Amino acid sequence: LYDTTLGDDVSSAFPDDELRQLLEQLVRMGNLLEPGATARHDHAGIQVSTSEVFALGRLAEAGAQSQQELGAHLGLEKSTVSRLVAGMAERGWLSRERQPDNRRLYRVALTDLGRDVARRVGADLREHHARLLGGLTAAEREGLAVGLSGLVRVLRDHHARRHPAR
Amino acid sequence: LYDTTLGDDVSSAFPDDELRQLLEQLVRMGNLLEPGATARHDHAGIQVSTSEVFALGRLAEAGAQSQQELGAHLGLEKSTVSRLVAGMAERGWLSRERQPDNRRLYRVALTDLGRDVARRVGADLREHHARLLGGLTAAEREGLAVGLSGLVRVLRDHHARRHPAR
DNA sequence: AAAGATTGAGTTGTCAATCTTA
DNA sequence: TAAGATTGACAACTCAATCTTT
Repeated sequence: LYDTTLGDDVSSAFPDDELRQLLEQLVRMGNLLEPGATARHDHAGIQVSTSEVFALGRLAEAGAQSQQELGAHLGLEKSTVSRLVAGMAERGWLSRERQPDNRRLYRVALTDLGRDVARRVGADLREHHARLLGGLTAAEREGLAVGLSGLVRVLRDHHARRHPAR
Repeated sequence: LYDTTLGDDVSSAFPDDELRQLLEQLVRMGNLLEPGATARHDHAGIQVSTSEVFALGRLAEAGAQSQQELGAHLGLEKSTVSRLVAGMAERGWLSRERQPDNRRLYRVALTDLGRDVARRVGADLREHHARLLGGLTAAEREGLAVGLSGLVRVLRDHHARRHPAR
């Protein structure tokens, strides 16, 4: 007796290893949180990329802003933002006007159409996330809330240390 | 005294919303778990892409296997695996031989050099993750372990439902 | 025909070089 | 010169079409 299955995990023993493995799986599945994050997908019948989803959300929330500001919030390079915003403007979702008092900056803002798209996409996204989170137990939800807030904090610090100018 | 920096985070109300926002931040920071996941980066002085890191890990753990098997485990398209493996073979990290009894399949396996690279990259990765996790409180680590395991499960189900044949 | 792997075209991102306005 | 935005070249994906072997 007394448990013969002692070394049930000889290879990589200590408990932190479980967390590490979870982290790796999370990275691997990262793109699954947003369905097909790499490509365009459908939200409420509208074809959008993941960055467009976040850009719509940010603009709806924070109002008109420069491309730099938008990029900083989205964690994207200014060049990426340039093309992203150009595409969204072409679809009529936002307007780009040079800021009068400093014509180096663009003032990017949602159009009426853009606000409508943002509303519908946002609702669909919230519904999608709610469905995912509904598959968790209460303990898992609580754990996630505590754990993720810590993880986001740590990652933000780490990122700030490596990209001080951003 | 007594901390005047009260309202540092008024944000938005009900608890589920907090989790949703965390999820969104996680998606946005996804690439930060692996430094610069989109491009090549450095592990122990070796230039690797994130997929190469995972491929090295999988091959070191599971031994020789087909490209399909590798792709299934990594969550990558067979076309991506084809190019990934071609690149790693060119660098001398793995061998590709047609499986004798069924020459449609490749048998992909680490070379001696590949095993060495896998060992060094793996050690560096573990160290990196340990450092990140070290920035969490004990409660956050416990919460993460519980919450992430649930999240990974839910995402896997969701993915399986959308891509039945993979 | 079906299964495994490859190739071609398109998307989203990066970094480095350039253009424009201050 | 510097700051904001754009353009060019390249990396890593995906999907669809094709090649090869069974």
